[in-house]
Amino acid sequence: MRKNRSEKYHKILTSAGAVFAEFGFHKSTISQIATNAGVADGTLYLYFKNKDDILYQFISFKTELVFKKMHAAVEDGKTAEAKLRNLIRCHLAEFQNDKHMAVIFQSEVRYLRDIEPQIKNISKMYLDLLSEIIEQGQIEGSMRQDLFVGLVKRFILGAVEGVISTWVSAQGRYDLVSMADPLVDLYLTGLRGTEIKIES
Amino acid sequence: MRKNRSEKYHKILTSAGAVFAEFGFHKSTISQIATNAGVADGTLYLYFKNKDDILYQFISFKTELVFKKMHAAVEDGKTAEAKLRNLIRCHLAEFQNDKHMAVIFQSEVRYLRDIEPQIKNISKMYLDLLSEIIEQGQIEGSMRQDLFVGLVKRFILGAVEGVISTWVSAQGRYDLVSMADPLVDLYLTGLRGTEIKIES
DNA sequence: TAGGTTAATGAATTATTATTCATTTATTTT
DNA sequence: AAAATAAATGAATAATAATTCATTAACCTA
Repeated sequence: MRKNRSEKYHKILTSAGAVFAEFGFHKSTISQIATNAGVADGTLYLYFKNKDDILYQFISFKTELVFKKMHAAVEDGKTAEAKLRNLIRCHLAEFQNDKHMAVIFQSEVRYLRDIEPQIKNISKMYLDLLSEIIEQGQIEGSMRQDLFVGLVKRFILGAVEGVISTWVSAQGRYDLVSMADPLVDLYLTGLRGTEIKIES
Repeated sequence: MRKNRSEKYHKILTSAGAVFAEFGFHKSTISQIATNAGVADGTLYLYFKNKDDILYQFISFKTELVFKKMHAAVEDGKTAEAKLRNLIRCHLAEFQNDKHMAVIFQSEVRYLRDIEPQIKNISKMYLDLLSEIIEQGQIEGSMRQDLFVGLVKRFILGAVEGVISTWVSAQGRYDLVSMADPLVDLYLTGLRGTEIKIES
C-alpha cells in the first residue's frame, strides 16, 4: 500500500466496481480486477490491503461522494416536503447514474456485516438526514405530530431501496428518477383516497 | 442425495440455518454445519448436492412455509385494509419467530443473484399478493384510483424489509410485531397532517 | 549517464475448504 | 444369524485463488 488517491488507485477501484458488479464479490478474482485495470495482480497490493479492502474502499469512496450530493440536495429545499423530495430525487439519480455502484450496494453491502461496523454508518447518516427533515415537518405543521420518527425514517429508506432494488433487477431498463415524485407522493399522502391538505 | 425430507435432512437444514446466520454463508464451512448437526462431513452430501444447495433448500423450505401463512392471513381479512394489515402482521411475526431465517433472508438472499433465478420468485409471489390487495382497495374505494400499482407494491415491500432489517441489526432486541399497526398506518395515511377520510 | 529510488511484475507459495469415495457401521430381510 | 442392503464416516484429494516477494522496469537526481 504505497500511496493512495493516485490515478492508478482510482483506475483499480473503478475496475473492481465493474468486476464486482458483474460477478459479485465472491466470484470475482484479483486477477480479473487486475486484468481489467491493466496492471499485474501484485500491483493491487500496493494500493489495497487485501481483497476485502478493495470492496471496503469502493463503498467508502462512493458513499462519501453520494452523501455530499444528498446533503446539498437537502440544503436546497426550504420546506420539509421540498427537502424530502430533493433527497429522494438525488438518491435515485445518483444510483441511476452509477449502475455498478447500485448493484454493489444492493448485493454486497450486507456481506460486510460485523466485519466493518463502520459500514453501518452509511445508513445511519442517511437516517439522520431523514430525522431532521421529519422533525422540521412536524414543526412546520406539514407532518403529523404522532409520527414515530424511528419507524418513519426506516419506512422511507426501505421503500427507496426497494424501488432501486427492483430497478437493478430489471437491469436498469426504465427511468428510475421518474419514480421520485410518485414515491414522495406515497410517503406524504399514503394509499387512501384523500389528496387534500387540511393544514398549512 | 439418497433421500429427502427425513428427520436428518431437517436436522441438517436447521443446523445450517444457525451456522449461516451466525457466520454468513461464505464464512460457514461444511464441517461447522456437520458438527452442529452431529453428523460427519460426508453425510451432508447424501442429502444435499453441495454447499450452495443447502442454502437454496433452506430458503425454499422457509419460503414455502411462510407463504402459506401469509396467504392464510390475507384470506382472513375482508376489506383491502384488513388484508394488508394481516399480511404485514404475519410477515413481521414470522420473521420475529425465526431469527435465523430473518438474518439469512436479509444478508444472503441477494447473493444468489443469477445463480438461482427461481429465488426471484420469492418476492414475485409477495408482490402479486400486494397487487391483488391494492386492486381490491381501488374497487372498494378505500384506495386512490391514481396509484401506480407497480410502484406501490415495491414501496410496501421495501418498507417492511427495511423495518425488519433494522430489527435484525439491533439483534432483535425489541418487539417487531408492534411495528405492524404504525407501519400500516403510514402506508394508508402517509406523513401529512390529515387523518380524515373523505370518501367512503 | 551512473547511481539511487520508487513502482510494477507475475510466477511460486500458501492456505483454505469443498468434495469424494473406500471403508465401516447399522438396518433389514430371509 | 447370515446375507444383503442402506446409511454414515472422515481422511485424503483436488481445486481454487489470495497473497508474497525476488526480480525487473521506470523514473529521478546530481
